[in-house]
Amino acid sequence: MEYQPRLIEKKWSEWWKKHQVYRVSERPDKPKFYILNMFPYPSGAGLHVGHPLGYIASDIIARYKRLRGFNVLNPMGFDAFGLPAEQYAIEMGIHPAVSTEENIRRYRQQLENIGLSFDWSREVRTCDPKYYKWTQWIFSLLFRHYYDYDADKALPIEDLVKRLEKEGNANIRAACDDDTPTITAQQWNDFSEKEKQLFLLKYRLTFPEESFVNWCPALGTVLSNDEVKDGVSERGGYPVERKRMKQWSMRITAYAERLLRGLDEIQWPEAIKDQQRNWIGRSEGAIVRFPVQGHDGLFIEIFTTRVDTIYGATFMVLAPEHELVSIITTPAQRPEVQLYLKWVASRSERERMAEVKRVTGVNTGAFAIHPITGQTIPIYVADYVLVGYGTGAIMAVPSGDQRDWNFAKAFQLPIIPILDSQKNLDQAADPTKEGRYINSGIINNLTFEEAVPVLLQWLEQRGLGRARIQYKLRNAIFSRQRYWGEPIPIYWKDGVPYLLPENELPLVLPEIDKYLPTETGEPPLARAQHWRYRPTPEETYEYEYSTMPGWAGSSWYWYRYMDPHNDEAFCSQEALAYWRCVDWYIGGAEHAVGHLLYSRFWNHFLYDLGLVPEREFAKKLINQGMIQGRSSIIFRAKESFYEEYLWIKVLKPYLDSFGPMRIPQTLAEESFMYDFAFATNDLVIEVVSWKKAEKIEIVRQRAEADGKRLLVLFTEELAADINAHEKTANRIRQALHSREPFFMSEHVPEIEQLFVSYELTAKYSPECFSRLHVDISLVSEDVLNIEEARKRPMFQKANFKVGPEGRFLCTYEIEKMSKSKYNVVNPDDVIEQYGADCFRMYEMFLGPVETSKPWDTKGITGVQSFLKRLWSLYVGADNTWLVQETEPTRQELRALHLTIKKITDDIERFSLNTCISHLMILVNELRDLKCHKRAILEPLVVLIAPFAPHLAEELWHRFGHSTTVCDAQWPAYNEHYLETDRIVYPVQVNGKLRGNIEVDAHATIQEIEQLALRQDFVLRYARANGVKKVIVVPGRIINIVV
RNA sequence: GCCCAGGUGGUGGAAUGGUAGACACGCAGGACUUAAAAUCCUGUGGCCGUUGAGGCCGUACGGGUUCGAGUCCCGUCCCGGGCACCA
Repeated sequence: MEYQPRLIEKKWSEWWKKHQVYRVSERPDKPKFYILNMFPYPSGAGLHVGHPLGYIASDIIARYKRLRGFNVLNPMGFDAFGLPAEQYAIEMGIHPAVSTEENIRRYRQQLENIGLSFDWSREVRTCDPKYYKWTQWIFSLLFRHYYDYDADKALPIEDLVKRLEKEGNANIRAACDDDTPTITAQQWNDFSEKEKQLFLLKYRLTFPEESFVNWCPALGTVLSNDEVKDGVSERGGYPVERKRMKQWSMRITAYAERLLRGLDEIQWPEAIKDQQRNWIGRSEGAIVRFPVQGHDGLFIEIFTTRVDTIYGATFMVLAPEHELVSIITTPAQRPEVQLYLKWVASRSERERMAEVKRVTGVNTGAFAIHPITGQTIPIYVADYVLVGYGTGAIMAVPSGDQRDWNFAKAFQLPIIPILDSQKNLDQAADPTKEGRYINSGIINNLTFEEAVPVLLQWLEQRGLGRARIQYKLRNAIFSRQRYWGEPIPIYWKDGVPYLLPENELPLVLPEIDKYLPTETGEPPLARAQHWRYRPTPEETYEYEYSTMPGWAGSSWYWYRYMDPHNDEAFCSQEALAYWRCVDWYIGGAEHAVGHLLYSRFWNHFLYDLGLVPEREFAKKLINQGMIQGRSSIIFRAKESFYEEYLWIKVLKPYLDSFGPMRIPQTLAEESFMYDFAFATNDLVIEVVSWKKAEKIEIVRQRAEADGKRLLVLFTEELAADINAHEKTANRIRQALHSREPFFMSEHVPEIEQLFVSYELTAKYSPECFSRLHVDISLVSEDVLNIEEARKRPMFQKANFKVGPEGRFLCTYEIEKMSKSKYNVVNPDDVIEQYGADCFRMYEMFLGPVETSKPWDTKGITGVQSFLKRLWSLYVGADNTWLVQETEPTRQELRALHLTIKKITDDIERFSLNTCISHLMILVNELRDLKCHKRAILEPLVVLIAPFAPHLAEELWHRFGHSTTVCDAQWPAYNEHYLETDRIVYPVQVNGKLRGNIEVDAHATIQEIEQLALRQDFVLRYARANGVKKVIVVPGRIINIVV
């Protein structure tokens, strides 16, 4: 019987479901293995072939680990809050919960179709109140804690209150707002309740603060930095502006150092770790204070990573937003400074980014006093200094910093070399740290390493500076002015935010009439009628109206899978003690600094509270690459195409030989008045759409006035006759000979658009065409099926200009799979044709999981015939069972065990594409050997089970087993079968392969050497110069140097 | 500009410093067949030569280390990803 994947796959996926084969529970007798895919967002477009890449890979690992005796947790769920569902709700009026539910249903169905071993009884959804109750609960914990640097962990806010009552905050080293004043115990105790609460907000790990945010008016919401791309919202593409708003914030900066250090203890790709390190952006440097001349006690505080260059500081620069600008600017400079500030404010972030090279700035007229030399240096304002970084002010060292150098050149400021190794300072800045200092007072002749401590000590003693570690990392804004997210469990009383008591959780998302901000600009939740907090019948408070961002629910979800239905806790301590953390985490690299950093932050926090057992939640991370789409592109003629067409295809070739007439040599020559004019004939030609009647009339009147005869050619008729140039040529000839003054067709075809086959486009300027995506189902081998295409609305009135072979060619582009690019391939279709096992194996066979590659079914037949061949080892014609009980030969055992070894090694190092090659090699060999022996074929079923589970299950049961192949045992590798009596050595001469010799496996190095030297092919080379050296690498290779 | 990952046949890709191109697609030739599909067999990096004869070149480019380099080091070019006036 032939291999029939659809029958087998249907049968076993139902059997698995019925017998709950993938159900998992805590099993203290077995070692655990927790493998997790990154939380998918269930988009309305459904799953395409790119999505399952990581799921298939992790499924193979999960099944393999189970066969190796591990108790494997392999769950799946949905990150179900988010903007697309909300956008859909706004447009269609459908509740996001409804569309989300529908999307999830479709996703699950598609996932089940692939044969993935998810334990669906553990599915979680972030939008389920039973789930987000615990997201809100973790938020509450963050609100109730602060970060103490001495303890180096989060502590309850009550601890802080006790210390404030006793000693004020002078000796408290804790993460807090920059503007936190130093207070005494007395002051604290004198605070009113409101003042106390507002003061504590400066310490809480989540807190509301005024901050600059990316406000998106079209969405009525605020977006985080990574949701903004090129100044527009990533989803939807709406404009975004900087706006100051009150937002909930997460004090992730408190954890900067630990997030950085933690990277050393996890096996994540270096690229991801580097990105996180850059994002955290730790820099060691110094804070230095520069007094302002004429302003007693006023300092400009700067941060520098190169305090050693301080003698080269020849001016200072403040960011335009810096608060000292207005204070220190001299009256004479004030108008100019104000003008500059106004200009800077008018420029968007985008413009500022686009003009990196341009140097702008203005002198404040004020001077700073250099803290070491005492010299005065001018103070400028310039927008290359950013208010959000460091202190918003710099000491400018033009000899060492290129931007300072550019500024100094533009404003003719001095450039002082400070190291004897600095070169070409008239060309560019030289940021070297090499050499010894010059022009540098107390550090002259010292090296970089020697100079820094000397300067820091000098500055510190005089109170002018100190060492400082600075992070680029900013606190994370946590509110969204949206509906479809977790409500923040906060109510407002007298302008102070209070936490909702734990027994009020979950605070359930209320129903609202429409999913838009209110008329007064408040978030959508403000629309909810009667949605107020009423702790007692007398009290009524407003809830917080913003909701949590997308990353809230995904920052702890891996714990919920451990114990998904627990109503008493986010996860039981027993489940936590057993599963502990994720062993292998698989997902896209695009989450490197969003999800993966925020998740680590929440995990560190939960760890501080003793709620979870591990500091880092994912021990090993693997990034799967994207499977890109291969879009088909077609070319649509624009207006200007018709002029070029007329010139290239009609006028030039058909009229060249035409007597005394001369047509313009280039298009530019004559075309400023008419599209075409003839040098020795009074005819002019105008190309125009018949719809532009008014334009025809204007041209006609002009031709009359000029005494020219006019031929009007409609783009529509050109489009219709595009495959027959001579027709147009004849019309022009007739017009040239005629004495009629005006030519125009009376019947014009109704053709809207002309599409041009790809190979023809090279002759015309690129501006002649628009590039359009065409549905890849209409295209095969880059040839468009014109008949099918005409059935689509976009092509109903189209004409196609085909190539010389009568075919219409498209070009292609490799890009992200997306509905809008018409390049989506649905796994269901591939599975329908080839089966799920084939689809799974082919996705893996394509290449390393980590690499991105375009989807192409070209090679899938190779995997298909491999599966057929494998099947035919077991099952013959008429469904006969071919397996025999004969003793296997040494050769067969050797082939099997070699494969066991290779596959085991390769799965462990996550090289799944090569595993499939090894299986192919084994099956090819067994087929050549006509091997149908149980001792070989039964272990082979287990080897293939992680990759093709349906097929393996079918064969496993045909072997007479009644339990699932998932609980079989991974075959043990026996080295004994790989031992051989004879070894073939490749023999090189001077590193070049010249031949092979076969030697006894137990031969000594000397024996091997002697044998090699006797070979003809060696002697041929050795004779001339004699042998200098022989290298024998046992079991590997021989190299003879002559 | 900075950081990271890459560059191997017509294609996807393989190769702990040890026979470059495994495995597969495609292509060419052949077998089976009335035919097609399916299946099977043979060949397939380039150039020169041969018809059981081998040689030269070859992993983006130029150098280096090594008995031996796709792999390690230095420099250049190109493609991709990330960050981007970060003091």
